[in-house]
Amino acid sequence: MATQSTEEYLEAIYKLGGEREPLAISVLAERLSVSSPSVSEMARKLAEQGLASYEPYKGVTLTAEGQARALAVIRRHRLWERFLTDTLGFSWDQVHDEACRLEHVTSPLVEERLAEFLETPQTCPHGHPMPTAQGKVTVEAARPLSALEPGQRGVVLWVPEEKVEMLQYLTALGLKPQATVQVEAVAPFQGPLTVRIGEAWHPLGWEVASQIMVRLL
Amino acid sequence: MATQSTEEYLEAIYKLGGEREPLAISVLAERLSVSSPSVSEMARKLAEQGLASYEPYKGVTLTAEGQARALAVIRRHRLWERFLTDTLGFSWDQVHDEACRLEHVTSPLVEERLAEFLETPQTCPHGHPMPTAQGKVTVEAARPLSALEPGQRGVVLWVPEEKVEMLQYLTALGLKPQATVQVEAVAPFQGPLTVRIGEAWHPLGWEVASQIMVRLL
DNA sequence: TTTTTATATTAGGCATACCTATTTTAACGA
DNA sequence: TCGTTAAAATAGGTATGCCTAATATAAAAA
Ligand SMILES: [Mn+2]
Ligand SMILES: [Mn+2]
Ligand SMILES: [Mn+2]
Ligand SMILES: [Mn+2]
Repeated sequence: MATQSTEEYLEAIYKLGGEREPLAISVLAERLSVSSPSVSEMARKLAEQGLASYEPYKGVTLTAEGQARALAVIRRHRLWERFLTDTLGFSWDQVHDEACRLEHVTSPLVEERLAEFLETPQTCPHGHPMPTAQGKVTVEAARPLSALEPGQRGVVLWVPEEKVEMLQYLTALGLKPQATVQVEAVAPFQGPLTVRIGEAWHPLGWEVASQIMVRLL
Repeated sequence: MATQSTEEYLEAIYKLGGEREPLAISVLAERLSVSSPSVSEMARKLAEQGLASYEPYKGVTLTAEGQARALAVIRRHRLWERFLTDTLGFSWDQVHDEACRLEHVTSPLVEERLAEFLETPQTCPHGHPMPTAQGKVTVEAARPLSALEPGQRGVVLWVPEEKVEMLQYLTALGLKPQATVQVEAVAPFQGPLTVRIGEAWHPLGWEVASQIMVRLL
């Protein structure tokens, strides 16, 4: 079985795009808060186990098997997040860390029953899509809120899930999945946007807006 | 924080009576399926951390702090068992191993919300008492079914929780917590009992009967 | 009291998953 | 083309939690 650490690497590689193209060691090291020698070493081990291909000085890429494992972990993570918010009443800024531990100790059987109990949710509380039990995931076409022109409207699809303070800020704004948002103005040079959420107008930093993914209406 | 392994040791020491009197290294090694040098080493480490007192060649005993930690782990274990049976529909023979992993990744906050969601259960599915969030546990006076005289009746209080095949057998017999059982006959020399459960008579090996704890009626 | 035996400890290793310090590589600009 | 530089690899080390083999202890039997 893959260790907890292995699963953490697989998940991170997948989320950083290493399921498509070689991912740099330093990027992974930054994300996982470990040194790059640690990542080099693990990259070699993942390759030995057939979960990744690794070319020194090139980067690391998941194999089909590695992708499947990564998606299984991500599915468990998102199912637990739904459980924690929907069933236990946690707020969406509290659930990532808890789910990050639970995801590694969840058997396929518990995963299956949990999904049934939750009525087969299609997204996590942050709007990210739920991989299927068969290891498929459908990612809806999306663009960052910061890419909208003044006057355009969008529906929020998903938001970053690991940034506690940002999630609390987004809660205050009402910027959550399914919310409709209209861009009123965009200041130049990646400056702040003015957005309408429901009946209220809010200034919104470009950095934040670029992390809110929306579907254009 | 205590590691998963540390928690496993604390739990085992507690359950084997090491919260009261020194527990032999070999007994712990047998229970945890590890070598006795591994146990000696961990006993020393637990003592260093103030979780146990350890006298070489004497045995290991939990400190007050060690007991509190053990009971916290046991509480989480039993809460997860209830969740798995009551909410996800698992049978009582499937839940021990799952709970044994979940118990180590459960924050106090999740523990609290889970207990609320389950409506503050007083026992696990096998009838063992639920320690309180404050680290207290009340163990009802009980005797093994094998200690009953012919003609005496009892209510099942708890059964062993880790033995999958035995739990399946007990399910077939209807021997579960709250069930009423009457001893009809006891063969000598720790021989089989004949017991009435509901309307049915069953022969029951002494070894099994000695592990079913009952309250005399 | 001495010997035997069961139990426990010590000694020495191994795998995992980290680390820092050092060396190597590859890419880029002069 | 040749240095410079940033990124990544290697070398060597640590803590945890296991292991087996050898040794020591304590209790029981002779
Ligand atoms: Mn995780
Ligand atoms: Mn999420
Ligand atoms: Mn456990
Ligand atoms: Mn139980």
